[in-house]
Amino acid sequence: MQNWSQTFIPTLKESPADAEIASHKLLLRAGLVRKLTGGIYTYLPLGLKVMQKISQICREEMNRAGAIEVLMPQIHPADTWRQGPRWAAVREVMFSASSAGAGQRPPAEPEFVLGPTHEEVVTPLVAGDISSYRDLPRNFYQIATKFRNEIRPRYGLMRAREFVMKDGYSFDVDDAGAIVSYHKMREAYTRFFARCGLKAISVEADTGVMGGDYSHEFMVPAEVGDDDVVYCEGSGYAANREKATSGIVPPDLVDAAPVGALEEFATPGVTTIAGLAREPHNVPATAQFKTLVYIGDGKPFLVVLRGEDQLEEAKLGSLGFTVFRPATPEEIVATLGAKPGSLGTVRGTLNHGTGVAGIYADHAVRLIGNGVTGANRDGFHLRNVNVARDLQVTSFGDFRKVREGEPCPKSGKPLKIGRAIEVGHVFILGTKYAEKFNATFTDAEKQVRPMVMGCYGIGISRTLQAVIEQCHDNDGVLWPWNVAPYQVIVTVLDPKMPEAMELALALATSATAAGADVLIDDRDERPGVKFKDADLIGIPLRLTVGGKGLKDGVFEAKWRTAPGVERVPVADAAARVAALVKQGSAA
RNA sequence: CGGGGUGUAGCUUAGCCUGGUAGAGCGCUACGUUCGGGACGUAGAGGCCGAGAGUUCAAAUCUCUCCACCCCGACCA
Repeated sequence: MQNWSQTFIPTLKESPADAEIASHKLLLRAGLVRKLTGGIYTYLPLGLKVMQKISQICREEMNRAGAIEVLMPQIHPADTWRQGPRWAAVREVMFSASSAGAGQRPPAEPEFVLGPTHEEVVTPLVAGDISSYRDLPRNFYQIATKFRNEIRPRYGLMRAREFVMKDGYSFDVDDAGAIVSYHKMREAYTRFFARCGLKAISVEADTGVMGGDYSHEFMVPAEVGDDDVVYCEGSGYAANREKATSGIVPPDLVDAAPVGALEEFATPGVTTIAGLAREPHNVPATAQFKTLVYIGDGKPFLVVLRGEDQLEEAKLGSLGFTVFRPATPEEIVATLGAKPGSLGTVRGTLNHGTGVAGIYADHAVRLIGNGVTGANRDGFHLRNVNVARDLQVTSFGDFRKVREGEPCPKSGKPLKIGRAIEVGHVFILGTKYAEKFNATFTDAEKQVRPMVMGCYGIGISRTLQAVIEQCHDNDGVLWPWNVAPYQVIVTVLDPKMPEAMELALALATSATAAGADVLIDDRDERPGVKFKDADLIGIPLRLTVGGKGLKDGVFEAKWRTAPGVERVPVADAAARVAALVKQGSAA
């Protein structure tokens, strides 16, 4: 139990101008955190307590699932990362450090980096100490601070440059084993979020820069989330928009037959899909092929979409480039010989540049059948372009952004899209890191094989804020019992009255004995201030001791989330408090 | 990195357009009256008005440069 006067809970009546969203305001107002600088926060006692509770629940679920806790360094030799498979892709989000002393010039290339995640550390570790199938599978995790130089930190802990994450890595002998490990983690995550009082859903996800092929994210639905989740209530389909597909292209679609010979026509001054759709050309966006130029690992490649569709850039990750970006106007001209607006991939019009790494068309362009595209000559387009006959395509794939209302790929019913906060991510990595770092083992047949890895993250500090975002009202936080910094607050209205403090202490002792963390508000403040603060910091159960009630031989019990107040005779205190705590922890 | 916005006391802010000795509320200190849902009165403390340069007799205010923070996009737990 803790006396309020002896700890540090600096509550605020007004929220600092920095804070935009409810959870961020409450983090500051309830005295959970203070900002040092953008995306970097101090956890005050109350915030730290919540983090510790969330961490402990996480630890229990990880241990239950058979994972093994370790603690890896936060500062890594940059060479370790250079040896890994993604240095080029992630180095810009990593903070770097140097050991150069005062007056010495740090080397041009970083000597050390602050860890954004730990594949590059855990894989060599395992490679050094595990070499037999008898020692597999193994799953290592840690709960530790991560550093990422986010381009734009925001919303307090939601996207921070320094944050606390649980990261775990599984090592298996084969794919089947990795899938077992993966499902164990998925189950553990589901239990973890449920115990934290969070309504989180798991959705199919893109694997990002990590690479890999089997991936789910845990999402907390919230208007302020950074991610779009595409879902279907009918079939249960749910996916991150970066990964989501829709059923607009029937699997049995037959390519349309040509309707006539290719024909070039002049389109002076028309440089956009919308422009071509207007007078005098009147080519609807649905009948236009859109050609985009990207640079992947230094080489240009092309993406073809329907005129009306948007590229989902994350889906280009499946093409295997380490880094890619849109081409500049100069690069486009160098590649295709024409400016944006007159680009196309019709055979015979691609003779300008060389070294195109590939032409990737979205499946949906097949729906066009016969349409219009640029002639790779400024101010000219081609009509009667037949997909099968005329378009040069390396391969078809899913590259378009799904739109709300399109048919669900499973049920065919209209898809919905909602915002969400990503709080966890599980995925199978395969052997990518194992091969790079020689994490191999000898199997029962004496064959040396690479381990199959999985990796699993939970944003602990982000989860803290997601709970607040999901559990609050106009007066403050509504902590779920399991993650509340204190489950019970004993509000003493007359702390100078010895009988009042005596009873408060007795109530606190009973609540503690029943398994609750108790905060005693013994401050010399007016009752209104204490009630407002108790609501603001969101303690689930409030026991109020005041001179008035004391005269009648009662104290009061009130749940943060319910309107009523229960008057409890002092004589029943111990038993009633124990029962209330039991009730709270069961909820 | 592109686009937008804001920097005035610990917090929320007025003043800026139209230059002329920096104001309020909350919080803080002291005293008094209060005391069951953020009390009231009186008296105080607290500001190189983000930094630098410029224009001017005079700059929080006008101009330029820089910095920081917030919001929108690409990245991510």
